[in-house]
Amino acid sequence: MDEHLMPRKVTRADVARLSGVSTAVVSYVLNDGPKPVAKVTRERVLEAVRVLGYRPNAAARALSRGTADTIGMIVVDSRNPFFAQLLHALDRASVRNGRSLLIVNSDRERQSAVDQVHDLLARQVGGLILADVLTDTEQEIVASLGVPALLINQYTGSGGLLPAMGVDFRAGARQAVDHVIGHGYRDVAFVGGALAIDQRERGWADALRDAGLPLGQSVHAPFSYEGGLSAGRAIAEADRRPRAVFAASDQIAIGLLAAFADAGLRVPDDIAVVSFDGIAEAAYTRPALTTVAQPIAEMADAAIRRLVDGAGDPGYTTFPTELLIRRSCGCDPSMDAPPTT
Amino acid sequence: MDEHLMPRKVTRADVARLSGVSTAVVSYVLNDGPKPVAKVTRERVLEAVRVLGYRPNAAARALSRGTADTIGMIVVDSRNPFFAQLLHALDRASVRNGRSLLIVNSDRERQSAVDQVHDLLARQVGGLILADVLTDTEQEIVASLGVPALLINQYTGSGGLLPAMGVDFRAGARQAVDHVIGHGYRDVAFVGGALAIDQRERGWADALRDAGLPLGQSVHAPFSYEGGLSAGRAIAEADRRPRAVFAASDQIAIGLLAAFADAGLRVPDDIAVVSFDGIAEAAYTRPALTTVAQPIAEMADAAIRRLVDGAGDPGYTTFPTELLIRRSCGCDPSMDAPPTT
DNA sequence: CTGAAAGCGCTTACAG
DNA sequence: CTGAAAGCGCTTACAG
Repeated sequence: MDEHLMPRKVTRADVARLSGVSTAVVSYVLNDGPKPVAKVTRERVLEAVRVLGYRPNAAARALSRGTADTIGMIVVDSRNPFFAQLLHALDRASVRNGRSLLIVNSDRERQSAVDQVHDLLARQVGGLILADVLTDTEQEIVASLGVPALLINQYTGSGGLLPAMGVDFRAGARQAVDHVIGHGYRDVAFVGGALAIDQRERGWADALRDAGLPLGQSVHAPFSYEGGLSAGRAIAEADRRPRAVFAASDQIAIGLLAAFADAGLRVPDDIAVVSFDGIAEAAYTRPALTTVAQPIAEMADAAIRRLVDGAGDPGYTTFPTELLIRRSCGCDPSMDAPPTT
Repeated sequence: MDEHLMPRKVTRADVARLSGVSTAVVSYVLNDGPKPVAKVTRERVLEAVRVLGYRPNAAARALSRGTADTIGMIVVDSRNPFFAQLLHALDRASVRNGRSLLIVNSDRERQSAVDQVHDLLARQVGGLILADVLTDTEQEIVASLGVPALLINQYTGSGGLLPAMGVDFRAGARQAVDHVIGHGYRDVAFVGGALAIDQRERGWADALRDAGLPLGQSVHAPFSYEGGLSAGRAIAEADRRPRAVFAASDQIAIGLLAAFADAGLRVPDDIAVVSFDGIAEAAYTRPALTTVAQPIAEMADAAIRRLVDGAGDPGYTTFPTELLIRRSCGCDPSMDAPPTT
């Protein structure tokens, strides 16, 4: 068992020796540049790499290049199922681009986002994905760092200082609320974050207004199961109960469902629910959640590619959402027909 | 906005210059060794570090030391909520120990576990956490790599070639099944993985046997929502329906709940459910899941500490589970009394 | 207690 | 198309 107490790492020098070339040529082959290499030489090098099982030392490469094949990701809480699913997609996209993801939870210790970014930079990350709200000052600092950075799932409008990508929260929310209005429900509440700029709340209001309906109740709650549960309790106990509620996240909706069940309310018969995100869990609640799905894989792909290409200019890149119709809205997905208005 | 197009990185040389010492001394101060440094000098250096906002280049450090402050983690699928929660805990524990986590999903592309380990090694990780099943050969290879490695949440018995840590799956399962037997249910089914060695299935059988009850139905299903859903459908449609089922994971249990709801079965009245893991989601199903919780934070802490200390010898380190009593088993948690036998 | 210097394993201008 | 050599920013024996 102690055969290889220290399996002598094979370095580029070993490869060079075995293939009878200089170490530079090995680099040229492995990096496909910056100099061309004769085909025969190339083959010989590749063969040596294979024989020796050589893998370039990433630290050396990073030191030399000034940047590692690593992308730093800051996320508020990776346990959140939406983020967990996004992270997974980003991981997939990363490998495809020869990168790896260094994930940091910003909820973890007493450390500012900017500080965490600096930590990541010290690790030579070649790009930054931020799934967390940053103040304008913070964005400015990050933008001045000289590392491609990208906000994801954070609506920035046109005023963002960093490139950003994500769905059109407003249109997506509208999609959900329009659907519910299509069921004939006229009293639709909103449950979601308190951020002044939350586009989902706007989309909800848009839909109601355009349908000539009064604005429903708006309950602000943290983006968590517990947030949904508390909000749901408040709604269930209120004098005037909405006929439907649009939740800004599936996680919140799952909490709502629990609260409504506890209160003896039947979904969708007593109160309908539609939500946002399209996480896997939403398909396994009963009733299953009708939800506006975000194209997680596409966004992840685009994010990594963009970072690899150098990020570019500020501005919000939009991805389309898709309404996943299940039962919590009052539809019977086993029927072919859409709900009658 | 283009003030710092490239904010000239400050290096150790800058710190040395500003504090009027050699670069070696800066290292001694920052690493607290290997040489002692006079208090005044030390203060001066620290002050310079502060003033310059200096952060050591991790790549250079890793190259020089031969190991990075990074721990590699291989997990089958980080979307799985149990793993997502474990990963989050590991991240917390990592920062506390000055490390960061490099997470790799083993489901992601066509690449063997050993290959992924080598990739991680090329990145100079200083330790490896494996949350995936490895064959004996694979374990042997990993063990011979000269990097501290640790299996987590994978029962290895005494034959493991790598150090491992996790709960006592068998005793935990027994805990759950004993509880359900205490409710008077005599026909208890099992739903879980098909691995020959799954200790939870053993624990289930132990409990039944020791209570003098016949072995119930055993349904093998993937560890996923979908796996639970299919298993649940099979159980609901069977001629003889068990009175209770023990699910090897909360994720499976959530699938079961959906299937039972679809079949018009009431939980726990028609069929009781208990499960394993104690993920957050289990508290928000209705009925809420009675489940055997794993001490995720403690395990994560122990894992990181162990890796930082050098891993050590094979053997399975056990952590205690805790039965979280909610309603899916038939208990009414609002009552103080435990269920009568 | 402090410093000059070699070395970690790459990349890449520079020269041929 | 190929190679000798400097340099990336650290750590750490070695010498004082």
